[in-house]
Amino acid sequence: MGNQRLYKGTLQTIVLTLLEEKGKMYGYEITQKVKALTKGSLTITEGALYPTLHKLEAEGLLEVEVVRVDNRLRKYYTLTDQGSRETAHKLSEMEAFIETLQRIVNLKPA
Amino acid sequence: MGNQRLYKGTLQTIVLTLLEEKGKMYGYEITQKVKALTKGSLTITEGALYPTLHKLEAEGLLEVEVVRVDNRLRKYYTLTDQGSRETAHKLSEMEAFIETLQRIVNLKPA
DNA sequence: ATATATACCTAAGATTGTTAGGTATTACAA
DNA sequence: TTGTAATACCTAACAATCTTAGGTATATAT
Repeated sequence: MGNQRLYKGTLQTIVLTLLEEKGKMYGYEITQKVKALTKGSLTITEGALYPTLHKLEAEGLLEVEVVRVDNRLRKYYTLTDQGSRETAHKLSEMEAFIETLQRIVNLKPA
Repeated sequence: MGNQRLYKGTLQTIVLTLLEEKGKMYGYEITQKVKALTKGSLTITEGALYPTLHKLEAEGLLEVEVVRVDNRLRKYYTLTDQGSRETAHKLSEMEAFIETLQRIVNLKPA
């Protein structure tokens, strides 16, 4: 909770990174994973997640496989090759951005 | 350059923190300061900055003093007491958020 | 039975930032 | 002296992103 506002812009990177680590995940699993990883401090809403997954798929970064488990559908997403490259790219961008932010708020010298 | 998208949501915190450090600043100065601090990697657009300054002022976090320098106007902004408290709050939120992000992307255990 | 968890989805609205203008003064170079 | 860049403010249309608030359906526990 607190400042969910800061989270704007980071969702794609979060999703891609989790997929890179886990290999494949489905949407609901991602929401639960993030909740667990952050001890509840960050909640990914489904209204944000599902459109993001669809967009990443449309861009060719993700592939989908639909599986029926307990008579319910799961859509497992995996990274394409392009998705892996883009993940590495977005991750390094995020790391650079975090450093930038820290430099600004701590006023570290250039 | 790179991912300006990540920067969404952080502008208020950046502005407030710079003001806390510097005491008072005017808009144009803030854009230049951020450019310098980040060696050009983060550019605050005026279309984002000025509305943000006006909003923070409307919320009672900033005070304005108009000064004429070289026959040009400068609007110096300073933190109100409420602004100082809010700055501390937003800063700690940002630190927590950065930790959260790092935990997710590095998959650090909870 | 009923509520909660699982699992997907979308649409309206809000927030926030970009793009692309506008005004005006000062400083510097051609 | 004329034009361009820098300084210094501003706004409006658009775009991207997320929240809120629904919807559908099955499984599980009370």
